[in-house]
Amino acid sequence: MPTIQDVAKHAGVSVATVSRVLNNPSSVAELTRKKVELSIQELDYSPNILGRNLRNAKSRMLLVLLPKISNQFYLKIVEGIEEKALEYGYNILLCQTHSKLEREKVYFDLLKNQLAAGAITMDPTIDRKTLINIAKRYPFVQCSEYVNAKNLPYVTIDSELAAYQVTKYLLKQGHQRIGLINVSEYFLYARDRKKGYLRALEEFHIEPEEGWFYSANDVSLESGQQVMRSLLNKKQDLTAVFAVSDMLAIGALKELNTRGIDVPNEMAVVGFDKIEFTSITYPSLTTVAQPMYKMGEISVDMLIKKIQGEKVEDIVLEHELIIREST
Amino acid sequence: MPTIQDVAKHAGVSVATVSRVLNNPSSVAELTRKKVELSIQELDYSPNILGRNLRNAKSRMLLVLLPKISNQFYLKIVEGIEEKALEYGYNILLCQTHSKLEREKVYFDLLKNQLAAGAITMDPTIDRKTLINIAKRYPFVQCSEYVNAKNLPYVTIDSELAAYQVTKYLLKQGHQRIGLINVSEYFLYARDRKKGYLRALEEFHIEPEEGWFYSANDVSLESGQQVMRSLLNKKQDLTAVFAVSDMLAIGALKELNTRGIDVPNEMAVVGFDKIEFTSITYPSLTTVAQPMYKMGEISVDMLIKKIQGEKVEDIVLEHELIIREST
DNA sequence: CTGAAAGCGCTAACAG
DNA sequence: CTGTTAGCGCTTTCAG
Repeated sequence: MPTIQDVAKHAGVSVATVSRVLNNPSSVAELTRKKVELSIQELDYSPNILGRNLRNAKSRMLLVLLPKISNQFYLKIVEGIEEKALEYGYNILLCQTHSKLEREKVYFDLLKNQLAAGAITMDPTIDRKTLINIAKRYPFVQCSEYVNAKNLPYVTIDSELAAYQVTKYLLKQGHQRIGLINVSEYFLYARDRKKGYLRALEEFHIEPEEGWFYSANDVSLESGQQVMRSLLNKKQDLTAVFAVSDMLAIGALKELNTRGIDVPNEMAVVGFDKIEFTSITYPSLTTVAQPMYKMGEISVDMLIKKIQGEKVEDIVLEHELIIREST
Repeated sequence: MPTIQDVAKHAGVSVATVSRVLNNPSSVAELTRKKVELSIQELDYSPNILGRNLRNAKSRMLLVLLPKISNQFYLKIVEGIEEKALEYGYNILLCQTHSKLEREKVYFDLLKNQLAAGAITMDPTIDRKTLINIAKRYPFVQCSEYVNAKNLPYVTIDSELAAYQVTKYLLKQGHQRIGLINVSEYFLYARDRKKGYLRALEEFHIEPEEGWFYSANDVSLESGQQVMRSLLNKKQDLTAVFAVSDMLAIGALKELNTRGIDVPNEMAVVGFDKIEFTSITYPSLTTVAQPMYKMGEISVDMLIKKIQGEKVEDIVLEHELIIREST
């Protein structure tokens, strides 16, 4: 790689002039500029981002931290983020944390080192205190899953309410014994959705039994299938299940289909998120639509504001119950 | 962020010593080391990657360039890449190129600027000549889709053969009129799979008609559905279709289900890749399994070798025909 | 309008 | 074993 020095020498000017041509062309005489531009072309020079960022202490990259891209839920969010980021002239870097602290730390270091101008996280694993500290110094926004604290802005939906509504819908359909396929209650959305589910049951004076609760190891088709398997083996006479994620619901559906259990007549199933594949399952899946794309766009808006030093408010977006064939 | 200077001052040593503690601890006296480590802790210092890379001209990041994460095909590859990279002590950065040159260039710049030690690309858009030039200077490996040239190592499967086999399988099942749902023939795999399809037809003395060929705008469920729609509207009396990607096949399946067309009796469908969702479609999808995870692992092996200056050979992996209910 | 020079944070050669 | 110092590639005063 040629450096700015090489270009300067080749064009017979100083490095400062080359730098000016790069960053503020109008401050350089027409003739000099042409000369420099020609040299840049001939040498196929492109500025070294490290040197530049080191000096400027800023970059045009945004970090996007998510647990795993295998969860379709993040797809549309990332699309929204990318589109919006591009509008602002930023590029994004996708980072899988696997909800593991060590991995997350590597990416936070990128942020600390000015390799990225800011970060959007969809699943903060790091402890609350450290997170607050990081957010104090670096532009930082939470999307979907979040930690509630001052100065840690987030965009999300009302999970508790959505879960309440979807459970109530099942109850109104006449279901009396409704299972819950959840994930680790380490996650806020898991706790919230469980709360909503319980609130609906309570309203209908139904006391949930212990055998109604299931927890998946992770958010994947396979885990969904596995949970449904153990659920069926327990013979709890459930007539419906509410899975807190479409991935789990689709996995569950697969197990039901394999066993020849009729959905929705023998077992109704609802999911959460409205990922694309929910429309092609058999039967198509009733679910709660999250405004994923919009969430992505908004998190970028918020992040850019943060970068520019403005204040940003938390945002809670609307969800929507999508009723289809599985109920 | 505290710098190495701050740590040095705080510990009462020189920056060189701090640097040594960081990079070669055994070369520092026990006592001095402890002192420095304490200061590092107290100041919550972590080295600036930019400064380090700028100096070292190397990093521990690998770039992974793919068109879009929404194509499930890349999922398992990325998993394989990530697992293996971690073994070698590298982290990965996911970059979506959308098969667009401008975006790809941004990421190649990261490579040029030593922000990453090397790159794996799954879809080179850049022109052949430039690519060869880049590969001359920077560690670079192709996975799945590739450009055939010296010094541009790749790992892939034999697409032509796989397509030939799957088409032959359909022919043996008695299908006489088999449609092809392809993507732009700009892509090598599109050309290869078409070739294989044509070779099988020829072997059975079947002359394909013009109305048998369809091209999707991109690789997505929606495009698959759209193509199937126009295919059905054309009334070509096809009894089977071969889609060059599972995403397209699943989209096609959706359209068939919507119209109440019986699969496989009225229309057989085969896909390509064996992404996870092919097992939960209705009916489950016949497809060609690619060893995605392994491809990911191998590309990292190759890349690390490249980084270490060793020679690497191209690799063609085995595929497998997975027969399920859609045929 | 242009050049000289300092310095961003770090590592490595060189002295001691 | 430790400190001094040059320099990675770049931008930005400060002079001219």
